[in-house]
Amino acid sequence: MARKILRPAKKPNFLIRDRDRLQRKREAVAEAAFELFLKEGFHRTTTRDIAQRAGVSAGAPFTYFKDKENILFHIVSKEQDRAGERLLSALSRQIAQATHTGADPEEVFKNVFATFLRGVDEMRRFILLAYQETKSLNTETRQALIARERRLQALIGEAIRYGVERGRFAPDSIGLKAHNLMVLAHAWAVRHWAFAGEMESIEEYLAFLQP
Amino acid sequence: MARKILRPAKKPNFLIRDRDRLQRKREAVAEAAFELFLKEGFHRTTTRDIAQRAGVSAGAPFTYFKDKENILFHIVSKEQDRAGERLLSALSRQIAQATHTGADPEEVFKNVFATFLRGVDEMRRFILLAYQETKSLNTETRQALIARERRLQALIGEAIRYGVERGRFAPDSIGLKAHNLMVLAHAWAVRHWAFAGEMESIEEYLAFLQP
DNA sequence: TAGCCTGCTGAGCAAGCGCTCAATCAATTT
DNA sequence: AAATTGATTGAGCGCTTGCTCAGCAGGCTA
Repeated sequence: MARKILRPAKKPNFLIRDRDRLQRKREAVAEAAFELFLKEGFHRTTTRDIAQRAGVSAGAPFTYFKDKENILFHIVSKEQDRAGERLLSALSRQIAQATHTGADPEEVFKNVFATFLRGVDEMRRFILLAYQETKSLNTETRQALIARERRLQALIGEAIRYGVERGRFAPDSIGLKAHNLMVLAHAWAVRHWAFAGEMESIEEYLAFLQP
Repeated sequence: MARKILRPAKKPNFLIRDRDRLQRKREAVAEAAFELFLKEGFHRTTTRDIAQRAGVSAGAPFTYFKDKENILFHIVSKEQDRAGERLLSALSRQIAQATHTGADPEEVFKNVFATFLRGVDEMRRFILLAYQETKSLNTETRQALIARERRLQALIGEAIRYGVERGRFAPDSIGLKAHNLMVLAHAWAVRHWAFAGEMESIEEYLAFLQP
């Protein structure tokens, strides 16, 4: 499987004439890999499969990525940075604003959780991949994922604490409550097949989760 | 021709011919495989690794199992039959008894869910493996897993319906409520690291989930 | 047209894998 | 003691895989 022999040197020795085109091809390879990793799993997917689906040669993936694992790493970090950070800052903003305006705790929590759940819906493919391929990620990447998850969980916890401080929510096990809300949101991504027929859109699920 | 090297000192073999010996060795190989599949994942685990951990030769796994995939299949089906069916019948019994004695709905649901959660705790390793290696299972085995899951979900639904019929629980989305309770129970197995520090035993988690 | 350079190709290589089976050992029978 | 039987071994086979790199297409410059 994995090559453990040290490689002599890195390659991009050539000047990039068309930086956008390279980037587009890179993303085409990454997207093909994403689809295949989701459908077949990381290990069952060969680099030849990826190349074929992306419509490039067998060697192309290695002109855009150091190795196969790096393709997975790229997918995970890119999506994490794009959608994950956006979600984090959106939630922070909502909570900061609530604290400032002293909004109604039930309302605040409702809005924060709605934002979170919609974010999860948007990142569905990515969350599913992350769950399925934790074992294929290197320790560092996996830790980064967990760290971001904890930050999200902490923000949901903040929304609960906001209500606790105003005497509206029970004060115990805030962290675990936030964790379990996160798990229920993830279920929308990870076990999407289980919702088929009962829930068609994320808004329905949202309405179900917050009575 | 095949054998050129002298065999190293053999450990004494105390085993007498025994009809159960094959079965025991089979289980030793399966157990070694179980541990490695959990730690490394199915594809990263080599049959040589399994053999080494089980303390047998590289060829041994193939005298007990048709192929590597069959080891995974054996682990999954065995555990499914052992603990899964037991849990199913325990839950059925509880619900049937409740219907017969007309017990208090809150009490019935509490007991049914407690039984379920303790069952999940008992099957923790297995549930984790099933989640992690769905992609490595053949379609038939995966379908069997999903089918059993649906039966468990249906029984939790029955416990809820018991309360609905007596006007104690809200009558909507029973299936989804059962599903989400199952998801929260699975989280104990799948995301066990997330509970470290906050929840040490399944009884604590049970107390948390049912206020 | 000739020469240069970048971007990409794909046959081929080295390594790792699942799996086989002749060789071997240990227990039992003759 | 020898033969038989059944269980177990582990070197090696065949195939797949990740990855490489000599080479080439085609655009650019002169």
